[in-house]
Amino acid sequence: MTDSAKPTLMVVDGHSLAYRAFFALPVENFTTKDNQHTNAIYGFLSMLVNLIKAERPTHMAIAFDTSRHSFRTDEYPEYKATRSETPSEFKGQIPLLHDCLAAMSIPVLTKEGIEADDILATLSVQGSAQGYDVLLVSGDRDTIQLVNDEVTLLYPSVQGVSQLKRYDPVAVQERYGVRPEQYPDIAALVGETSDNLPGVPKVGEKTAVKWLTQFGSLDELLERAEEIKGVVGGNLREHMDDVRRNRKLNRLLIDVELPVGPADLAVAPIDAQAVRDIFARLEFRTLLPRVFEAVGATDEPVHDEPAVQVPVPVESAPAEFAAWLPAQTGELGLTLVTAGGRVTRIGVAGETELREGDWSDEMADALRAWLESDAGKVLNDAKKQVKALLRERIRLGGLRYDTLLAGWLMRPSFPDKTLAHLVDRYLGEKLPEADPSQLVPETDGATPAQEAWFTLRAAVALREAMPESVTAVLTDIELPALLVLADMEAAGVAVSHDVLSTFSGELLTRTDGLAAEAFALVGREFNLGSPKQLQEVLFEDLQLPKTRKTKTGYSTDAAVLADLQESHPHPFLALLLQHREATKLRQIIESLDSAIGKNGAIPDDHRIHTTYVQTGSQTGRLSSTDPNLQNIPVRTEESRRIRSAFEVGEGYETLLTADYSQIEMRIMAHLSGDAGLIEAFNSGEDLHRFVGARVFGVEPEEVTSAMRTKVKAMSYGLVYGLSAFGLSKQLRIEQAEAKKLMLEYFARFGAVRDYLRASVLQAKEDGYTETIFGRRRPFPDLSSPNRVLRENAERAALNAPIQGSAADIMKIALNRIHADLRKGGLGSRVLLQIHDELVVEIAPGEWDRVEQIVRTQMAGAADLSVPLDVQVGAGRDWNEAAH
DNA sequence: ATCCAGACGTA
DNA sequence: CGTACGTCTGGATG
Repeated sequence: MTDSAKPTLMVVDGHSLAYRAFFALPVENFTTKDNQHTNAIYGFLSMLVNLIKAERPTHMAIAFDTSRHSFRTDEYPEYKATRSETPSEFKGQIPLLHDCLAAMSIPVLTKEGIEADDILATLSVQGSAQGYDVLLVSGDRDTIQLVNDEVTLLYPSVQGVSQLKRYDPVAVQERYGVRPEQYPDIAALVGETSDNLPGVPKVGEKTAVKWLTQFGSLDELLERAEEIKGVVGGNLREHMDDVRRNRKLNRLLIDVELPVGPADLAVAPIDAQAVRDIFARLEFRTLLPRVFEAVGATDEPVHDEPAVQVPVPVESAPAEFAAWLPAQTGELGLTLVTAGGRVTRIGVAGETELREGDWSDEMADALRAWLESDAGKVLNDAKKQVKALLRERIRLGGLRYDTLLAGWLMRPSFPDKTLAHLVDRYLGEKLPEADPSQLVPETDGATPAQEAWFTLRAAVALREAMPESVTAVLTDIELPALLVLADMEAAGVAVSHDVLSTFSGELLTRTDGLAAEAFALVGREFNLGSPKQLQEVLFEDLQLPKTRKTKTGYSTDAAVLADLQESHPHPFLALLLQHREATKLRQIIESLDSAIGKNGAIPDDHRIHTTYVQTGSQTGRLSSTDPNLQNIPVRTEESRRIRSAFEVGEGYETLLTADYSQIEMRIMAHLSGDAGLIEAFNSGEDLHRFVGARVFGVEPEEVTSAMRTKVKAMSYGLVYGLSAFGLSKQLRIEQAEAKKLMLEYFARFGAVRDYLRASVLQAKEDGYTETIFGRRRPFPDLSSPNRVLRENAERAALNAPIQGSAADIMKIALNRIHADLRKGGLGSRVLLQIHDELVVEIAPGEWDRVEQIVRTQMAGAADLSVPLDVQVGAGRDWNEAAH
């Protein structure tokens, strides 16, 4: 940091520094889950943050080359011609780096035909003329010529990108033995291999410096070249043209026409939300706080406007509170503070008047009528509060809006997680929050009624911003589903501890035995659960061939082990696979067992109460956590024993399971209008048999199980944007055969391909996909210049309307079933939703009526051009009911 | 304590 | 080089 009052202009050669970072940081450690490399971006930003912190520039810009072509290549086509092709892994990172810099409000400067260093040169001359201290950051030695009393160069040292050497005129003199402006003369004599500029043979830095000192200037030297004796003298005389050319090319332009000057480059506040978004996408976690720290912002929603005047709530006793409510017109914001699943405080907000008070039995009695009434209410993250009210035997009525759900529907890929974020984004205001790091907080957090007030106002802004079709999804699908999910979570599902622990005991005996056998085979004990130790055993002790590479070594996953077993059979492999399987089951059992009676269970209910995260997916599906009941094993006979622990609860008669068969394929038939596929579903024939017959040109009864497997994989793969490569991998067939299979398939079901293509194109045009019911998902990456990003987005965009429509249909069915059960005064209740399956607990004597309701509402949830087929089963436990 | 990678369960 | 999720473990980090 300088003591002077002079402003500091920092100009960075983005390309050269990002390129150094690209080679300096191991790509294995910098790859996102969708395979986007980020090492250059990370390294560059990391260094930039350090620079900003250390140098505190008042003005800043990053210059980039536009392409390899420049005025220098026009003059000398061989310029930089020996450089190897820029790796595409690097090029792909540049647009993303630009996005990061834009979010950080740092100007990026480029100019066609001009190299970044020329921009540095021009700005450095302008800057020093206009009274700035200039800091240049570049990995290109040509920039040394720009150094003077006002201009300092930071140059990456050999040790690494994070180490920058500071060159002022003295440092240049020390390092190179000449004044900065003479450096290009040396470079011209010595040549620059990396730029493909040959110099004088046998002349290095030492000789060049000696000559220049002796003759005073390059011109003088060339003039009097005859005076130099020996071989080098001859060389110099032979290569005078090369030297002149080099000197011409390494002279940086100081008069590039730029749209901005130093004064326009004043450091601006960063767009905190944009930075959070792009860093989330790049999976930069540790970098985020460093950025905020460096620019002096906090990692909290920021805004420029002064804090709004928040009305002061009136602390109200039950009777007074109850009397106030009916006098209010229009919707009210509502916030229930909960702790341990119980209501502790309530706040209600109109536009200007706010009321709140502690929860008590008296308060519950006083407010019950209003809470249960159809009077309009707006909440943020209502489900938890609805559940807490259920425990007070209050059923919330009049739920008109949930800002958290609305925020998710607006941006399903980056849902705002808290009211504070929503208030920041949609109101541009800051929700008062107590600083938890301070013993005596400077600022008080918002009270419940104040949160309700912000919620109410955020809802207004969200309604304004939300497209009509999305609003329909919110009011017709999501808000009713929220209430159903609250009931399902509160109900929980009965799980037998005895069944689980018996099974777990058996598995423990087995895993111990398998481990002992495995250790005997290997000759030592180790941790079978450690991929790292396992690699030592497989590839060193047992000398098995190396498998697919991962970030940290070689893969030991099940598919790889199965391949190994085929090519290099070894008894250890089978033991390992069995051990893995049994261990996995034990883990699942253990986590289920420990979840019994938790999360809002009433004492000794022996039930598991999962939490459905309504905003948990980008497509519209639910997710289930704590524990996840949507991934309970089903594929193997043995694993289904876990399902048999899910039992019908006391006071109920049986479990009913109902699932949609091939709902995604049916949606694809509907959306594509493919006549063959529609016929398949209307024919009543087994889908894969029907498709197999068409694809292979045989009668349905002649479709072999191998054929059926192939078309089945193909059909399902279609929904995910499968490639011939992926299909060949899954079916373990040649790529050529997979390609042929795809061609045959599309020859028969061409409208499917047409639809998939058109749907991605449409998404590219709109910037988002849409389900049958109007749920949207934005896909900005469909037009990304980065191939990895773009192709990933294309597959996701292909899948989103299909998976999303299926999710919509299930939610609609769920809502209607729930409504019918209540309307019919039935005691039966829906317990679980597993994407295309429902589990219902049937009260005594209600089977027939409930089965009728479930079948009707599931089949009738959408009017497609193919029927929605529903399979129903019954049993004392989940496994039995699934048959 | 917290984060990440690898592995694996579901639709 | 097939979409959408959550959870567990070991191992490295602070």
